[in-house]
Amino acid sequence: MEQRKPKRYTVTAALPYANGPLHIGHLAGAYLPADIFVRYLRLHRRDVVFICGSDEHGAAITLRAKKEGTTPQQIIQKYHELNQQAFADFGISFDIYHRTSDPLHYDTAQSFFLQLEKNGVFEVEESEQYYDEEFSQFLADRYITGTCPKCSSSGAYGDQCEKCGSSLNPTDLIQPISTLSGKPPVKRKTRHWYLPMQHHQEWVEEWIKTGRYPSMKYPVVPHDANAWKQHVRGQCMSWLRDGLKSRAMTRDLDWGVPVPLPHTEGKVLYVWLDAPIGYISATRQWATNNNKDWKPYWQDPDTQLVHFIGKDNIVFHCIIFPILLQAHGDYILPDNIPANEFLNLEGDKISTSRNHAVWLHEYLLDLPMRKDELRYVLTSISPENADSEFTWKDYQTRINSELVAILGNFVNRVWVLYHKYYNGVVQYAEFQDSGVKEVIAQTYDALAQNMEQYKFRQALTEVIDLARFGNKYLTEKEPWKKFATNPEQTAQALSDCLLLIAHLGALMQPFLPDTAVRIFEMLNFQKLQIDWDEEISLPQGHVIRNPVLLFEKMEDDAIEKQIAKLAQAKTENTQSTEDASLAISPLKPEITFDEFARMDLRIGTIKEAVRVPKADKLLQLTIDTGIDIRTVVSGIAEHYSPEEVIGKQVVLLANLAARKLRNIESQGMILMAKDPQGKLYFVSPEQVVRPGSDVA
RNA sequence: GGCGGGGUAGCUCAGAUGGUUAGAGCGCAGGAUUCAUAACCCUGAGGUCACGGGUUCAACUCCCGUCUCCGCUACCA
Repeated sequence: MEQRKPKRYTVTAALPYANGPLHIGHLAGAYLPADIFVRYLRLHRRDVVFICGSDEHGAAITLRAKKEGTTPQQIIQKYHELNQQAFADFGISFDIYHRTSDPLHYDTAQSFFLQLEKNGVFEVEESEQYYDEEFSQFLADRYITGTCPKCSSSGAYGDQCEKCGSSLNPTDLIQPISTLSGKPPVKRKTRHWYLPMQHHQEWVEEWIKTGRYPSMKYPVVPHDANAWKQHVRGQCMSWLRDGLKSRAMTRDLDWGVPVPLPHTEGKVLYVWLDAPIGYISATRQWATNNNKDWKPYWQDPDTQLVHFIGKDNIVFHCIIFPILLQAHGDYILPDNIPANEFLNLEGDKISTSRNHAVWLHEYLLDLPMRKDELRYVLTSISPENADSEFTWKDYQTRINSELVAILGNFVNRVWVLYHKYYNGVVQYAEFQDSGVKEVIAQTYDALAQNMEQYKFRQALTEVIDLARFGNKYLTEKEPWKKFATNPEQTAQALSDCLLLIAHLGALMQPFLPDTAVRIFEMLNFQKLQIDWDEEISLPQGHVIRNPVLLFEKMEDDAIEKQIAKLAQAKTENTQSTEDASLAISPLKPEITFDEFARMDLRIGTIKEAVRVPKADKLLQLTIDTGIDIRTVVSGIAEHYSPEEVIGKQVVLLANLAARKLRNIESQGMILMAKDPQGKLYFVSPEQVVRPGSDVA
């Protein structure tokens, strides 16, 4: 297969948001594959820079600071340090772990913005946004809560309802409340810089489909469009088909990179112009630290830029960021974005808010000295093309039957025999069996092929298969029998096994870095890293060290402990979320009796009910109000079937202005009770009453 | 409802541009072995490749329809 051989690589891993700790889903999704890829490139002595850092801006952080009675600085400091340490302990080998609160980043982001402004990329628009008069500031989406217009649950945020998951605009909210003052905000005019992405639709589409972009300043080697993962391309095409739209690139907020223009007080660059530029800032900082020039890593067409991200970031990295890079004019575009899908945990999706997760920093505390094991398991089940699942039982099985029984056991067998028969003194320096040498050569090739295609789990399988081959070879050669009858052949076979293990060590370096080092130490090597073009040989007479077990079995009790820990977190959570939901629903502003009296509430009887076509949540009801028979469209289809609502009596808001829903005129609305889980129940009279009865 | 991605042995998953008996690991059954962390090695059983049509000399692989899981999106007062 033909491979592009770029002069250098820039590899980024998604910037973790600094308002929470990392869990195994993050690792499996982006950081571990990125680390494996980078370690592999380094073993080939390729010029590579591996970039990451904390994303430290945004309303969620200020909101959290407010809730906890602290400052944004303290929040980001806490998680920046926690995550940086956890990454380091886990062996993610970033060349730099930077942060977006750094002054250098402000400079980078602001310059980038100014260049775009100069290029006429933006459209400035005025719009009405919510404003808190008491705190005299515009409110970020997250600062506004209210009733979700989609599922009617209270406590929805201006950008998203966490109950039903739908994304919202602040102006969609019913009864909006500012979380700063607790009062309803007012609408006020504000100006923002928009990126009209529709102007870029054509070339983006062409670029993603074919790898070429016609009007770019630099002739860049086109990426192989087929090398992009199917789900990545699919999601991009889905977006493009809908048509790209204009997006605001600035926000009214006091926590972020200020917009570097006059008369823009209180405005910051929005996340799109902040976080991904953090990759560039980090590269600059790294270059300064190492006396290098950062520009080729982002601007030379002979650089291969690769973004490792989770699937939630696809559109961002495949469409929006490339548009920004292209619009700036000096930058190259990514060659590939090998996004992973999601990792589930014990049959359920990982959830930070529900605390259903295995946290990296806790894992490293609970199971110290087990980091290569976690790297191994997460790579084996890496969600490369589809969601996959982590279970502790599976974790145990993979460690015991693959790492311990296949890999560790093979090394231990060879070591024990070599000491028993030769006191650890190397008998042959070179391979005696060309067949063994050939198998190893094939493994190097297979590994390289898979790595270049971002198929890390397959690559890892190749390593284990080589250990399998070793076990088989040993069993066939039977040194424990042949030592007496055929000492020469035995010495040859065992020496080959020793060399095989040295190569196994070299091959596993990207995946199991600590284990590789332990093998090199046992071999009594001077160097503890071996590049793949290095000759590996054990001089005759070289003495290897005593064996140590590479891996220890995972016992049941350790696994059960972890399972219990998850179960406990779950029960605690169910309670706390219930409490939270019950507590949250805030009291609405006071109204007068007259205002109440304006509502005409009465009892109606449902006569007919049918599903509204092409709508999942809507039922079309025909209701006898005592006065008339009318049609009401109601969003209860997910809770009740048409059959079971017929005949039910309901409370009807009868004088609500009629409104068309899905082309059906809805004349009023029915009242439903909603429990904390969002399930709906009818509000009905205790006994059947005459349709048309007042509710007072 | 629309769009995208999945549905392959008990379990976890591989299977470019259609082509002989559909693969791996784990698990299971049997055998062999004792150097090894009761590990290793060999053999075997197990699949209507979600379902129904169609194209083709030939389909897991292409087309149409259905069911189902995940994600985005629409309707929701």
